[in-house]
Amino acid sequence: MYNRIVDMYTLSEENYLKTIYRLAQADGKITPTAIAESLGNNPASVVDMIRKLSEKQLIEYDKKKGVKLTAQGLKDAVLIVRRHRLWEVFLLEKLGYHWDEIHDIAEELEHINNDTLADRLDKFLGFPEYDPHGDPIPKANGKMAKPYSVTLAAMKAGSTCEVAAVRDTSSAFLQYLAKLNIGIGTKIQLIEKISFDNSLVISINGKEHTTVSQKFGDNILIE
Amino acid sequence: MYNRIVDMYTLSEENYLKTIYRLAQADGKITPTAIAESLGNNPASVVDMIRKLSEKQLIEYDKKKGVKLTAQGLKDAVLIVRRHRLWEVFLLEKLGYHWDEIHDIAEELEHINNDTLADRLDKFLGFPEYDPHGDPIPKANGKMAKPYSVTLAAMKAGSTCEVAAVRDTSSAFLQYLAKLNIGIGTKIQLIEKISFDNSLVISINGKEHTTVSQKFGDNILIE
DNA sequence: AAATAAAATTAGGTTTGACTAATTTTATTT
DNA sequence: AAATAAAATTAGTCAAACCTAATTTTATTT
Repeated sequence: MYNRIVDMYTLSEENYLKTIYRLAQADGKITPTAIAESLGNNPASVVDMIRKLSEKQLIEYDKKKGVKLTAQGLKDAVLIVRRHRLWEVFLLEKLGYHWDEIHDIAEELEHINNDTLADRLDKFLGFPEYDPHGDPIPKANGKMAKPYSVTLAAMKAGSTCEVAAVRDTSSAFLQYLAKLNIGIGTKIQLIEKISFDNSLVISINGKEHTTVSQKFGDNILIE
Repeated sequence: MYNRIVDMYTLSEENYLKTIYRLAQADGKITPTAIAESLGNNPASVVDMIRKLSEKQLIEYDKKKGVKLTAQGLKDAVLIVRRHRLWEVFLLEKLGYHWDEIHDIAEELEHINNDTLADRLDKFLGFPEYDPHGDPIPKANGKMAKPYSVTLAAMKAGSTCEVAAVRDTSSAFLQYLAKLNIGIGTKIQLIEKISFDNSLVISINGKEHTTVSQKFGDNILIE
């Protein structure tokens, strides 16, 4: 029963863990370059930190297989993600922020650690399952609902869906969505796919017909 | 209307500002040594930071007069204190922490900045006037109620008072208070002052007769 | 396979904010 | 006033986490 005390990690270490975790959700191989791009750091700096985290047994690095979180690293990364998503719920529901403002603040709040803080916050918020962007919130034991994975762009023309989550959480994208009156739970019908560039003609909540890009459709997750 | 963006300060800078502010409430002259002791740093390090903060015009240092916050430094220090005390209210009232657990967590939360975060939190908490230790919470404009300043030890024997605040916020002191059933608002009657060592015989909420030290009495503020 | 491009790594440098040790200044005793 | 003690300061060092530039390794083209 020897859980590592996450408080012992530096801000940078936590950010690396979180980034590696996030990259692991998506692609296959996690390379130093990918981490560097994701963090906005120089690859040389990433190599340094890979060495450091490897020594701490939080990751394993093999040139062939790329970077992988160890069991301990995964546990700690998930805890950081848990804190991030819980704070996002707090900021939106309790403090009245809009969903395009909460990410950056949660990036700071997620690093605050204390034995019981996340659990108390979780309870205070009523044990939410998903954060305001539709991402599942890990439970205290590390378990979490499966993330949504089907995109709007992958739907076939004619069918209708409900927005479950967004992949991109940048304020640029979220503000665009707000302008289109799209949020979590919004019903969207895919009217037509333009074969030329995969643009999507959609109907939002049964109203306006709007055309959006493939990139847009790739960043909307549906259920 | 050019308010400095406090986000631009490092963690260390903020901690120095806050410490200098706190020392300014108490004593007269603020020396490098006093700051060093308060922060647990080496005086040599403090001298470095005094230079840095002076260059940024947040403090003024004169060997004769010691360290003084400038108008800008004071404003920023008060904002940090505001955030600290608001988070303490949140942790106690919303998350159910005890008053001996909240200080350290608030020490971390206070550094998180965002244009509207403190104000939203303030509103969410119902614009509290005092934090759980009885310290006044600065308003958004920097104004705050006058801190309590009369100590239990300064009362004359026979008189009764109500606990308004505590000076020492260490968990050692706060846990001792909890054991004695003393909290903010508790009624205390000073039965007798022992002239030998200034110990105080008190009656708590009209019940037990207990003897406490002068140091104890110095750290209880009454109204 | 050789040439080229991309990725990874090494070597060395920078900044922040600490430190220790030595020195200078200021204050307090005798 | 001289001696001593305390405080302040300077000088130089260190670790963390970043950087650039150069080199090596790996992958991709031709």
